[in-house]
Amino acid sequence: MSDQLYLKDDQIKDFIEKIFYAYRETYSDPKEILKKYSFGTAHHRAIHLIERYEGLTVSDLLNKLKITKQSLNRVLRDLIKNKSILVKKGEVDSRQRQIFLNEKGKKLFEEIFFKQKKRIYDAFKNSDADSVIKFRNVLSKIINE
Amino acid sequence: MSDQLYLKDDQIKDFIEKIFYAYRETYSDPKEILKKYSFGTAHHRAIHLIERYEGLTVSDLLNKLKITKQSLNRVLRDLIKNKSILVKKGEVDSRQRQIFLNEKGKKLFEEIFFKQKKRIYDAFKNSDADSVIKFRNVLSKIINE
DNA sequence: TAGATATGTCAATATAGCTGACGTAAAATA
DNA sequence: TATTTTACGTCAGCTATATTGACATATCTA
Repeated sequence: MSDQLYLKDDQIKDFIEKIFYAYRETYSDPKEILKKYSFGTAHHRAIHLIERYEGLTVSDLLNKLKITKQSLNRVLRDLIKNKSILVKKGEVDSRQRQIFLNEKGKKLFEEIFFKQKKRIYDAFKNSDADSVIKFRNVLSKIINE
Repeated sequence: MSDQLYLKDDQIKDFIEKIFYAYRETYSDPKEILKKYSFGTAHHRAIHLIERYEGLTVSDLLNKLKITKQSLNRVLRDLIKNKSILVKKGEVDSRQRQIFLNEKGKKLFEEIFFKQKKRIYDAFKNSDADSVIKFRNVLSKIINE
C-alpha cells in the first residue's frame, strides 16, 4: 500500500467475512424467482454468464464457472429442456458448442437481474463515483484480473 | 451517486460477476488445508465466525450463517468431535451455549487464515489506502451494514 | 490415417443445505 | 407456582450441487 495503510489481521478477517456476506446476499436476492422456474443458483450463474458472453462455448463456460463438465451438463440440460437457452454448433470449430439465451432465457435473466441490480444500485446510490471506481479496482485485484 | 457516476446495466452485471469470483477465490484458497482435517467450507465459515466472535451463542452463529440449526449442528458436531471447538453453558442464560475455539481450532484457523490473507493482502498491497477504505465502505453498503 | 480435442453421458459418491417432528432444560410470565 | 416460551439438540428423509472415473462420438490437426 503506497501511502501506508497499516492493516491489522482483524481488519483482513473482516474483509473476508464481508466478501462472504456480499456474495451470499447478492445471490440470494433472486431465489424466489428462480424457484418459480425450478432453478437454483447453479442455473443462475450459468444464465448470467451466457447473457454476458453470448455465444460462448461450453469450455468458456467451464473455465468461468470452474466446475466439472458433468456438473455443468446437468445445468445446461435443464436450461435446454426449459427452452431458456439454445445451443448451436461452433461456427469455426464444429466440435464446439456455442450457447445463447433465447427469448425465454432473456426474460428470466431480466427478472433475476432486476432483483440483483437493486442491491448494487442502492449501495452505489449512497456512494460517490470515486468510491465505486475504487471498489471495482480492488475487487478486480482480489480476483487477479 | 452524489457526483453522477452513470452506471450502465452491463457495468452492474460486471460487479455481480466479480462479487461471485471474489467470494469463490477467497474461499477456495484454503481448501487443501481443510481437506487435511476432513473439513469443508461449511466448517471453515463456522470456524471463522467463532474466531472473530469468541463466546458467541448458537443463535448468534445461526444469524450470521443464515442456515438451519440442523445444518449447523452437523458442522458443530464435527468440530467438537475433532476437538477444534469447545461449547460451554451460557453465563447469563444457561439455555444458551457459548462457543470457543480451543488450541487445535486456533491452530487450524491460523492455517486457513494464512492462505486467505495472502489474496487480500496482495490486492491491498497494490492499492492506496483510500481505495481500501472505499472498498470497505461500498462492501458494507452492499450488505446493508 | 492416427492422435488429440471438445463435448456428452452413465454411475456412484460427497457436501451442504432443507423440512418436519419431537424432546429437554431453563427462563419468562401469567 | 404453574404454564408458556425460548434455546438448543436430534432423528429421519430429501434436494441441490458438486465430485471422480469411465467411456463414447464427432471433429480437428499433424
